[in-house]
Amino acid sequence: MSVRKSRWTADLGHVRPGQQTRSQRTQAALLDAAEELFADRGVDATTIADIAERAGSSVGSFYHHFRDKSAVQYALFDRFVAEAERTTLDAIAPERWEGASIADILQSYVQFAVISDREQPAVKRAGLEVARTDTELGARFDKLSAMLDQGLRDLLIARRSEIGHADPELAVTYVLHMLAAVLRARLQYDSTHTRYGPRSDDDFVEETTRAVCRYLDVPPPTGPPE
Amino acid sequence: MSVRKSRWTADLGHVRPGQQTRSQRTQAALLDAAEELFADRGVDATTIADIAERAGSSVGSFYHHFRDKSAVQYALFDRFVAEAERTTLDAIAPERWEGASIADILQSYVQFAVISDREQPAVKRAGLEVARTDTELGARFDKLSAMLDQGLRDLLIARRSEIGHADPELAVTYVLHMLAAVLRARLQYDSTHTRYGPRSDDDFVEETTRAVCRYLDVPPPTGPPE
DNA sequence: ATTATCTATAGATCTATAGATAATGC
DNA sequence: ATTATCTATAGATCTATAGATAATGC
Repeated sequence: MSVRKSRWTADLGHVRPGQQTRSQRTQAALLDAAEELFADRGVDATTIADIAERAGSSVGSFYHHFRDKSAVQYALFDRFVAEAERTTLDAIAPERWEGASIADILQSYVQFAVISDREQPAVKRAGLEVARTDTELGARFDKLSAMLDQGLRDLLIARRSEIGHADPELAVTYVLHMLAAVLRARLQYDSTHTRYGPRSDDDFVEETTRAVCRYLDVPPPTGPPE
Repeated sequence: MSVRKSRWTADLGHVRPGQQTRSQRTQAALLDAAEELFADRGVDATTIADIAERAGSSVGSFYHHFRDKSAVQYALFDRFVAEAERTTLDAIAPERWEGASIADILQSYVQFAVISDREQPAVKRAGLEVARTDTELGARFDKLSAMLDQGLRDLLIARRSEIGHADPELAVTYVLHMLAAVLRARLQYDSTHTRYGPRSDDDFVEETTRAVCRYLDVPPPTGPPE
Protein backbone atom coordinates (compact mmCIF):
# COMPACT_ATOMS: atom_id res chain seq x y z
CA MET A 1 0.00 0.00 0.00
CA SER A 2 1.40 3.35 -0.97
CA VAL A 3 0.43 6.61 0.65
CA ARG A 4 -1.36 8.88 -1.75
CA LYS A 5 0.96 11.75 -2.60
CA SER A 6 -0.57 15.17 -2.63
CA ARG A 7 0.49 17.66 -5.24
CA TRP A 8 2.68 19.19 -2.57
CA THR A 9 6.02 17.54 -1.83
CA ALA A 10 6.01 17.50 1.92
CA ASP A 11 3.00 18.36 3.98
CA LEU A 12 4.82 20.94 6.02
CA GLY A 13 6.52 22.98 3.37
CA HIS A 14 3.65 22.92 0.88
CA VAL A 15 6.01 23.81 -1.91
CA ARG A 16 5.34 22.52 -5.39
CA PRO A 17 8.40 20.94 -7.00
CA GLY A 18 8.89 22.85 -10.23
CA GLN A 19 9.12 20.76 -13.39
CA GLN A 20 10.14 23.44 -15.83
CA THR A 21 13.12 25.76 -15.85
CA ARG A 22 10.80 28.74 -15.94
CA SER A 23 8.98 27.43 -12.89
CA GLN A 24 12.12 27.24 -10.82
CA ARG A 25 13.09 30.77 -11.74
CA THR A 26 9.71 32.10 -10.68
CA GLN A 27 9.79 30.17 -7.44
CA ALA A 28 13.24 31.48 -6.61
CA ALA A 29 12.14 35.03 -7.41
CA LEU A 30 9.14 34.66 -5.10
CA LEU A 31 11.34 33.34 -2.31
CA ASP A 32 13.84 36.17 -2.69
CA ALA A 33 11.09 38.77 -2.75
CA ALA A 34 9.46 37.30 0.35
CA GLU A 35 12.78 37.18 2.16
CA GLU A 36 13.46 40.85 1.62
CA LEU A 37 9.94 41.92 2.48
CA PHE A 38 9.82 39.76 5.62
CA ALA A 39 13.12 41.21 6.78
CA ASP A 40 12.03 44.78 6.07
CA ARG A 41 8.43 45.02 7.16
CA GLY A 42 7.82 41.76 8.96
CA VAL A 43 5.73 38.81 7.94
CA ASP A 44 2.34 40.21 8.92
CA ALA A 45 2.77 43.46 7.05
CA THR A 46 3.64 41.62 3.86
CA THR A 47 0.75 40.57 1.62
CA ILE A 48 0.80 37.92 -1.08
CA ALA A 49 0.26 40.66 -3.63
CA ASP A 50 3.38 42.47 -2.34
CA ILE A 51 5.48 39.36 -2.79
CA ALA A 52 4.10 38.62 -6.25
CA GLU A 53 4.61 42.19 -7.41
CA ARG A 54 8.20 42.44 -6.22
CA ALA A 55 8.97 39.11 -7.81
CA GLY A 56 7.49 40.33 -11.09
CA SER A 57 4.95 37.56 -10.85
CA SER A 58 1.26 37.31 -9.98
CA VAL A 59 -0.93 36.21 -7.11
CA GLY A 60 -2.19 33.19 -9.00
CA SER A 61 1.34 32.12 -9.73
CA PHE A 62 2.22 32.48 -6.09
CA TYR A 63 -0.49 30.03 -5.14
CA HIS A 64 0.64 27.69 -7.86
CA HIS A 65 3.96 27.39 -6.03
CA PHE A 66 3.05 27.77 -2.38
CA ARG A 67 0.00 26.65 -0.50
CA ASP A 68 -0.11 29.82 1.56
CA LYS A 69 2.07 32.44 3.22
CA SER A 70 3.31 30.09 5.90
CA ALA A 71 4.58 27.74 3.18
CA VAL A 72 6.99 30.47 2.08
CA GLN A 73 8.11 30.92 5.65
CA TYR A 74 8.88 27.24 5.92
CA ALA A 75 10.65 27.22 2.57
CA LEU A 76 12.73 30.25 3.50
CA PHE A 77 13.57 28.63 6.75
CA ASP A 78 14.68 25.51 4.95
CA ARG A 79 17.12 27.48 2.84
CA PHE A 80 18.34 29.28 5.93
CA VAL A 81 18.68 26.28 8.20
CA ALA A 82 20.29 24.09 5.56
CA GLU A 83 22.96 26.70 4.90
CA ALA A 84 23.44 27.46 8.59
CA GLU A 85 23.77 23.80 9.51
CA ARG A 86 26.45 23.26 6.93
CA THR A 87 28.58 26.20 8.06
CA THR A 88 27.96 25.44 11.71
CA LEU A 89 28.97 21.79 11.46
CA ASP A 90 32.04 22.88 9.57
CA ALA A 91 32.88 25.57 12.09
CA ILE A 92 32.65 23.42 15.21
CA ALA A 93 34.53 20.40 13.88
CA PRO A 94 37.17 19.64 16.55
CA GLU A 95 39.80 18.74 13.93
CA ARG A 96 39.57 22.27 12.65
CA TRP A 97 40.68 23.68 15.97
CA GLU A 98 43.59 21.47 16.98
CA GLY A 99 46.20 23.57 18.69
CA ALA A 100 43.92 26.62 18.85
CA SER A 101 43.46 28.48 22.10
CA ILE A 102 40.12 29.60 23.50
CA ALA A 103 40.89 33.12 22.39
CA ASP A 104 41.56 31.98 18.83
CA ILE A 105 38.30 30.08 18.66
CA LEU A 106 36.19 32.88 20.04
CA GLN A 107 37.78 35.52 17.87
CA SER A 108 37.22 33.48 14.73
CA TYR A 109 33.64 32.82 15.66
CA VAL A 110 32.77 36.46 16.27
CA GLN A 111 34.53 37.48 13.12
CA PHE A 112 32.74 34.89 11.06
CA ALA A 113 29.34 35.88 12.44
CA VAL A 114 29.89 39.57 11.73
CA ILE A 115 31.09 38.94 8.19
CA SER A 116 28.22 36.64 7.27
CA ASP A 117 25.74 39.15 8.69
CA ARG A 118 27.24 41.82 6.46
CA GLU A 119 27.09 39.65 3.41
CA GLN A 120 23.48 38.54 3.65
CA PRO A 121 21.67 40.61 6.22
CA ALA A 122 18.20 39.88 4.81
CA VAL A 123 18.64 36.14 5.14
CA LYS A 124 19.33 36.09 8.84
CA ARG A 125 16.92 38.86 9.69
CA ALA A 126 14.10 37.17 7.83
CA GLY A 127 15.02 34.01 9.70
CA LEU A 128 14.81 35.73 13.06
CA GLU A 129 11.61 37.53 12.12
CA VAL A 130 9.97 34.34 10.96
CA ALA A 131 11.15 32.25 13.91
CA ARG A 132 9.75 34.87 16.25
CA THR A 133 6.18 34.40 15.10
CA ASP A 134 5.84 30.69 14.42
CA THR A 135 6.15 28.22 17.27
CA GLU A 136 7.30 25.30 15.16
CA LEU A 137 9.91 27.30 13.30
CA GLY A 138 10.99 28.73 16.64
CA ALA A 139 11.62 25.19 17.85
CA ARG A 140 13.63 24.42 14.74
CA PHE A 141 15.66 27.56 15.19
CA ASP A 142 16.29 26.55 18.78
CA LYS A 143 17.56 23.19 17.61
CA LEU A 144 20.05 24.90 15.33
CA SER A 145 21.11 27.23 18.14
CA ALA A 146 21.50 24.25 20.43
CA MET A 147 23.78 22.55 17.93
CA LEU A 148 26.01 25.58 17.64
CA ASP A 149 25.86 26.09 21.37
CA GLN A 150 26.84 22.51 22.11
CA GLY A 151 29.64 22.51 19.55
CA LEU A 152 31.21 25.67 20.87
CA ARG A 153 30.67 24.49 24.41
CA ASP A 154 32.55 21.27 23.72
CA LEU A 155 35.43 23.14 22.12
CA LEU A 156 35.73 25.44 25.09
CA ILE A 157 35.22 22.83 27.78
CA ALA A 158 37.95 20.72 26.19
CA ARG A 159 40.24 23.63 27.07
CA ARG A 160 38.81 24.17 30.54
CA SER A 161 42.23 24.19 32.16
CA GLU A 162 42.89 27.54 30.48
CA ILE A 163 39.83 29.11 32.07
CA GLY A 164 40.37 31.31 35.13
CA HIS A 165 36.92 31.10 36.64
CA ALA A 166 35.82 29.18 39.74
CA ASP A 167 33.01 27.49 37.78
CA PRO A 168 34.16 26.87 34.20
CA GLU A 169 30.85 25.33 33.08
CA LEU A 170 28.89 28.36 34.23
CA ALA A 171 31.46 30.66 32.66
CA VAL A 172 31.15 28.93 29.30
CA THR A 173 27.35 29.08 29.52
CA TYR A 174 27.54 32.77 30.17
CA VAL A 175 29.96 33.41 27.33
CA LEU A 176 27.67 31.67 24.86
CA HIS A 177 24.67 33.64 26.09
CA MET A 178 26.60 36.86 25.84
CA LEU A 179 27.89 36.21 22.34
CA ALA A 180 24.45 35.31 21.04
CA ALA A 181 23.03 38.46 22.59
CA VAL A 182 25.59 40.98 21.36
CA LEU A 183 25.69 39.52 17.85
CA ARG A 184 21.95 39.53 17.56
CA ALA A 185 21.69 43.02 18.94
CA ARG A 186 24.22 44.29 16.46
CA LEU A 187 22.39 42.67 13.56
CA GLN A 188 19.03 44.10 14.55
CA TYR A 189 20.06 47.57 15.64
CA ASP A 190 21.98 48.00 12.49
CA SER A 191 18.92 47.30 10.44
CA THR A 192 16.58 49.65 12.26
CA HIS A 193 17.84 52.63 14.23
CA THR A 194 21.27 53.99 14.73
CA ARG A 195 22.50 52.80 18.05
CA TYR A 196 25.26 53.28 20.46
CA GLY A 197 27.42 50.24 19.97
CA PRO A 198 30.94 50.35 18.55
CA ARG A 199 30.77 51.93 15.14
CA SER A 200 33.19 49.81 13.14
CA ASP A 201 33.00 46.07 12.71
CA ASP A 202 36.68 45.77 13.56
CA ASP A 203 36.20 47.51 16.87
CA PHE A 204 33.23 45.32 17.58
CA VAL A 205 35.10 42.10 16.90
CA GLU A 206 38.14 43.24 18.88
CA GLU A 207 36.20 44.40 21.92
CA THR A 208 33.91 41.40 21.97
CA THR A 209 36.89 39.09 21.88
CA ARG A 210 38.62 41.11 24.55
CA ALA A 211 35.54 41.04 26.74
CA VAL A 212 35.07 37.28 26.67
CA CYS A 213 38.80 36.60 27.05
CA ARG A 214 39.09 38.84 30.06
CA TYR A 215 35.94 37.35 31.55
CA LEU A 216 37.31 33.84 31.18
CA ASP A 217 40.74 35.11 32.21
CA VAL A 218 42.47 33.56 29.20
CA PRO A 219 45.31 35.18 27.23
CA PRO A 220 44.17 37.29 24.26
CA PRO A 221 44.40 35.91 20.72
CA THR A 222 47.93 35.53 19.41
CA GLY A 223 47.40 37.65 16.32
CA PRO A 224 44.89 40.21 15.09
CA PRO A 225 42.04 38.76 12.98
CA GLU A 226 43.25 37.78 9.52
CA MET B 1 -6.69 83.10 18.02
CA SER B 2 -7.11 79.73 19.60
CA VAL B 3 -6.57 76.46 17.83
CA ARG B 4 -9.74 74.45 17.52
CA LYS B 5 -9.49 71.47 19.81
CA SER B 6 -10.60 68.13 18.45
CA ARG B 7 -12.45 65.72 20.67
CA TRP B 8 -9.16 63.96 21.06
CA THR B 9 -6.69 65.42 23.52
CA ALA B 10 -3.54 65.28 21.52
CA ASP B 11 -3.48 64.45 17.86
CA LEU B 12 -0.92 61.75 18.27
CA GLY B 13 -2.36 59.77 21.10
CA HIS B 14 -5.98 59.99 19.97
CA VAL B 15 -7.14 59.10 23.44
CA ARG B 16 -10.38 60.56 24.74
CA PRO B 17 -10.01 62.05 28.21
CA GLY B 18 -12.58 60.25 30.32
CA GLN B 19 -15.03 62.40 32.21
CA GLN B 20 -16.66 59.77 34.35
CA THR B 21 -15.20 57.36 36.85
CA ARG B 22 -16.66 54.47 34.92
CA SER B 23 -15.01 55.70 31.76
CA GLN B 24 -11.57 55.72 33.29
CA ARG B 25 -12.00 52.19 34.59
CA THR B 26 -12.97 50.95 31.14
CA GLN B 27 -10.09 52.76 29.49
CA ALA B 28 -7.60 51.30 31.96
CA ALA B 29 -9.03 47.83 31.40
CA LEU B 30 -8.67 48.23 27.64
CA LEU B 31 -5.07 49.37 28.03
CA ASP B 32 -4.21 46.48 30.32
CA ALA B 33 -5.82 43.98 27.97
CA ALA B 34 -4.01 45.41 24.96
CA GLU B 35 -0.70 45.35 26.82
CA GLU B 36 -0.96 41.68 27.63
CA LEU B 37 -2.14 40.71 24.17
CA PHE B 38 0.53 42.77 22.43
CA ALA B 39 3.22 41.19 24.58
CA ASP B 40 1.86 37.69 24.00
CA ARG B 41 0.87 37.53 20.35
CA GLY B 42 2.23 40.75 18.94
CA VAL B 43 0.36 43.80 17.75
CA ASP B 44 -0.67 42.49 14.35
CA ALA B 45 -2.16 39.28 15.64
CA THR B 46 -4.31 41.19 18.11
CA THR B 47 -7.70 42.40 16.90
CA ILE B 48 -9.84 45.14 18.40
CA ALA B 49 -12.41 42.49 19.25
CA ASP B 50 -9.75 40.55 21.18
CA ILE B 51 -8.87 43.59 23.25
CA ALA B 52 -12.49 44.49 23.93
CA GLU B 53 -13.37 40.95 24.94
CA ARG B 54 -10.47 40.52 27.33
CA ALA B 55 -11.24 43.89 28.88
CA GLY B 56 -14.87 42.82 29.37
CA SER B 57 -15.89 45.68 27.12
CA SER B 58 -17.11 46.02 23.53
CA VAL B 59 -15.78 47.09 20.16
CA GLY B 60 -17.92 50.22 20.16
CA SER B 61 -16.62 51.20 23.55
CA PHE B 62 -13.08 50.70 22.35
CA TYR B 63 -13.61 53.21 19.59
CA HIS B 64 -15.20 55.59 22.02
CA HIS B 65 -11.87 55.72 23.85
CA PHE B 66 -9.29 55.24 21.12
CA ARG B 67 -9.29 56.40 17.55
CA ASP B 68 -7.72 53.17 16.32
CA LYS B 69 -5.29 50.45 17.25
CA SER B 70 -2.26 52.66 16.92
CA ALA B 71 -3.78 55.05 19.47
CA VAL B 72 -3.56 52.27 22.04
CA GLN B 73 0.05 51.67 21.09
CA TYR B 74 0.85 55.33 21.67
CA ALA B 75 -1.04 55.36 24.94
CA LEU B 76 0.71 52.23 26.17
CA PHE B 77 3.98 53.72 25.17
CA ASP B 78 3.18 56.86 27.13
CA ARG B 79 2.60 54.85 30.28
CA PHE B 80 5.78 52.92 29.63
CA VAL B 81 8.01 55.85 28.76
CA ALA B 82 6.71 58.05 31.57
CA GLU B 83 7.46 55.36 34.13
CA ALA B 84 10.81 54.48 32.57
CA GLU B 85 11.91 58.11 32.42
CA ARG B 86 11.18 58.61 36.09
CA THR B 87 13.12 55.56 37.24
CA THR B 88 15.93 56.24 34.80
CA LEU B 89 16.39 59.86 35.85
CA ASP B 90 16.35 58.70 39.44
CA ALA B 91 18.84 55.92 38.77
CA ILE B 92 21.45 57.99 36.96
CA ALA B 93 21.45 60.98 39.31
CA PRO B 94 25.14 61.59 40.16
CA GLU B 95 24.33 62.46 43.80
CA ARG B 96 23.00 58.97 44.20
CA TRP B 97 26.33 57.43 43.37
CA GLU B 98 28.81 59.50 45.34
CA GLY B 99 31.57 57.26 46.60
CA ALA B 100 30.39 54.31 44.54
CA SER B 101 32.83 52.39 42.37
CA ILE B 102 32.21 51.37 38.77
CA ALA B 103 31.52 47.83 39.95
CA ASP B 104 28.90 49.03 42.43
CA ILE B 105 27.11 51.06 39.78
CA LEU B 106 27.05 48.31 37.20
CA GLN B 107 25.98 45.65 39.65
CA SER B 108 23.10 47.78 40.89
CA TYR B 109 22.01 48.56 37.37
CA VAL B 110 21.93 44.95 36.23
CA GLN B 111 20.14 43.93 39.39
CA PHE B 112 17.55 46.64 39.00
CA ALA B 113 16.89 45.74 35.38
CA VAL B 114 16.42 42.05 36.15
CA ILE B 115 14.10 42.73 39.05
CA SER B 116 11.89 45.15 37.17
CA ASP B 117 11.68 42.69 34.26
CA ARG B 118 10.48 40.03 36.67
CA GLU B 119 7.89 42.28 38.19
CA GLN B 120 6.24 43.52 35.03
CA PRO B 121 7.35 41.46 32.09
CA ALA B 122 4.34 42.35 29.92
CA VAL B 123 5.01 46.07 30.19
CA LYS B 124 8.49 45.98 28.80
CA ARG B 125 7.84 43.28 26.27
CA ALA B 126 4.83 45.13 24.90
CA GLY B 127 7.04 48.20 24.75
CA LEU B 128 9.69 46.41 22.74
CA GLU B 129 7.12 44.76 20.52
CA VAL B 130 5.40 48.05 19.79
CA ALA B 131 8.61 50.01 19.25
CA ARG B 132 9.74 47.39 16.78
CA THR B 133 6.90 48.02 14.36
CA ASP B 134 6.27 51.76 14.49
CA THR B 135 8.97 54.14 13.29
CA GLU B 136 7.90 57.06 15.43
CA LEU B 137 7.63 55.01 18.59
CA GLY B 138 10.97 53.46 17.71
CA ALA B 139 12.48 56.93 17.67
CA ARG B 140 10.93 57.70 21.02
CA PHE B 141 12.27 54.50 22.45
CA ASP B 142 15.68 55.38 21.11
CA LYS B 143 15.50 58.73 22.87
CA LEU B 144 14.82 56.99 26.15
CA SER B 145 17.65 54.55 25.52
CA ALA B 146 19.93 57.45 24.69
CA MET B 147 19.08 59.14 28.00
CA LEU B 148 19.90 56.03 29.98
CA ASP B 149 22.98 55.45 27.87
CA GLN B 150 24.25 58.96 28.38
CA GLY B 151 23.54 58.91 32.11
CA LEU B 152 25.38 55.66 32.69
CA ARG B 153 28.16 56.79 30.38
CA ASP B 154 28.70 59.96 32.40
CA LEU B 155 28.78 58.03 35.65
CA LEU B 156 31.37 55.63 34.28
CA ILE B 157 33.49 58.22 32.47
CA ALA B 158 33.65 60.26 35.67
CA ARG B 159 35.50 57.25 37.10
CA ARG B 160 37.66 56.66 34.05
CA SER B 161 40.85 56.52 36.07
CA GLU B 162 39.65 53.18 37.46
CA ILE B 163 39.34 51.69 33.98
CA GLY B 164 42.12 49.40 32.78
CA HIS B 165 41.58 49.71 29.04
CA ALA B 166 43.68 51.61 26.50
CA ASP B 167 40.60 53.42 25.19
CA PRO B 168 38.21 54.07 28.09
CA GLU B 169 35.57 55.76 25.91
CA LEU B 170 35.38 52.79 23.58
CA ALA B 171 35.33 50.42 26.54
CA VAL B 172 32.38 52.24 28.09
CA THR B 173 30.55 52.22 24.77
CA TYR B 174 31.06 48.51 24.50
CA VAL B 175 29.91 47.84 28.04
CA LEU B 176 26.68 49.70 27.44
CA HIS B 177 26.04 47.83 24.22
CA MET B 178 26.73 44.56 25.91
CA LEU B 179 24.49 45.23 28.89
CA ALA B 180 21.60 46.29 26.68
CA ALA B 181 22.05 43.15 24.58
CA VAL B 182 22.25 40.56 27.36
CA LEU B 183 19.39 42.11 29.34
CA ARG B 184 17.17 42.23 26.31
CA ALA B 185 18.07 38.70 25.31
CA ARG B 186 17.25 37.42 28.76
CA LEU B 187 13.90 39.19 28.78
CA GLN B 188 12.91 37.84 25.39
CA TYR B 189 14.24 34.31 25.66
CA ASP B 190 12.57 33.90 28.97
CA SER B 191 9.25 34.75 27.45
CA THR B 192 9.48 32.44 24.48
CA HIS B 193 11.65 29.35 24.47
CA THR B 194 13.87 27.82 27.06
CA ARG B 195 17.38 28.90 26.33
CA TYR B 196 20.88 28.28 27.34
CA GLY B 197 21.71 31.27 29.49
CA PRO B 198 22.38 31.08 33.21
CA ARG B 199 19.35 29.58 34.86
CA SER B 200 18.98 31.66 38.00
CA ASP B 201 18.66 35.42 38.14
CA ASP B 202 21.35 35.55 40.82
CA ASP B 203 23.83 33.75 38.60
CA PHE B 204 22.94 36.04 35.75
CA VAL B 205 23.48 39.21 37.77
CA GLU B 206 26.72 37.92 39.26
CA GLU B 207 28.22 36.75 35.98
CA THR B 208 27.17 39.83 34.07
CA THR B 209 28.76 42.03 36.69
CA ARG B 210 31.86 39.89 36.70
CA ALA B 211 32.09 40.03 32.91
CA VAL B 212 31.93 43.81 32.65
CA CYS B 213 34.25 44.33 35.62
CA ARG B 214 36.88 42.01 34.22
CA TYR B 215 36.54 43.59 30.79
CA LEU B 216 37.07 47.06 32.23
CA ASP B 217 39.71 45.64 34.56
CA VAL B 218 38.15 47.19 37.65
CA PRO B 219 37.90 45.52 41.08
CA PRO B 220 34.70 43.50 41.66
CA PRO B 221 31.86 44.95 43.75
CA THR B 222 32.64 45.22 47.46
CA GLY B 223 29.69 43.17 48.63
CA PRO B 224 27.20 40.74 47.10
CA PRO B 225 23.96 42.35 45.84
CA GLU B 226 21.66 43.36 48.72
C1' DA C 1 -0.42 17.11 -23.34
C1' DT C 2 1.25 19.07 -19.52
C1' DT C 3 2.72 22.70 -16.74
C1' DA C 4 2.88 27.55 -15.64
C1' DT C 5 0.97 32.00 -15.65
C1' DC C 6 -2.43 35.59 -15.61
C1' DT C 7 -6.90 38.26 -14.43
C1' DA C 8 -10.97 38.53 -12.00
C1' DT C 9 -13.45 37.67 -8.00
C1' DA C 10 -15.83 35.05 -4.16
C1' DG C 11 -15.28 34.55 0.77
C1' DA C 12 -13.22 35.53 5.07
C1' DT C 13 -11.60 38.71 8.34
C1' DC C 14 -10.99 42.97 10.48
C1' DT C 15 -11.76 47.97 11.10
C1' DA C 16 -14.56 51.60 12.14
C1' DT C 17 -19.12 53.72 12.22
C1' DA C 18 -24.22 54.42 13.00
C1' DG C 19 -27.89 54.34 15.90
C1' DA C 20 -30.25 52.73 19.81
C1' DT C 21 -29.97 52.06 24.95
C1' DA C 22 -28.13 52.68 29.58
C1' DA C 23 -25.66 55.04 33.20
C1' DT C 24 -23.80 59.28 35.30
C1' DG C 25 -23.68 63.42 37.92
C1' DC C 26 -24.97 68.62 37.75
C1' DA D 1 -28.33 66.80 29.46
C1' DT D 2 -24.34 64.60 28.81
C1' DT D 3 -21.37 60.83 28.55
C1' DA D 4 -20.59 55.94 28.06
C1' DT D 5 -21.83 51.57 26.39
C1' DC D 6 -23.75 48.09 23.46
C1' DT D 7 -25.22 45.53 19.02
C1' DA D 8 -25.33 45.30 14.27
C1' DT D 9 -23.25 46.13 10.04
C1' DA D 10 -21.14 48.74 6.03
C1' DG D 11 -16.66 49.09 3.90
C1' DA D 12 -11.95 47.94 3.36
C1' DT D 13 -8.44 44.60 2.93
C1' DC D 14 -6.46 40.28 2.21
C1' DT D 15 -6.52 35.32 1.11
C1' DA D 16 -7.22 31.81 -1.94
C1' DT D 17 -9.65 29.87 -5.90
C1' DA D 18 -11.74 29.38 -10.63
C1' DG D 19 -11.24 29.63 -15.27
C1' DA D 20 -9.12 31.28 -19.29
C1' DT D 21 -4.62 31.90 -21.79
C1' DA D 22 0.23 31.15 -22.73
C1' DA D 23 4.54 28.67 -22.64
C1' DT D 24 7.21 24.34 -22.34
C1' DG D 25 9.34 20.17 -23.80
C1' DC D 26 8.35 15.10 -25.03
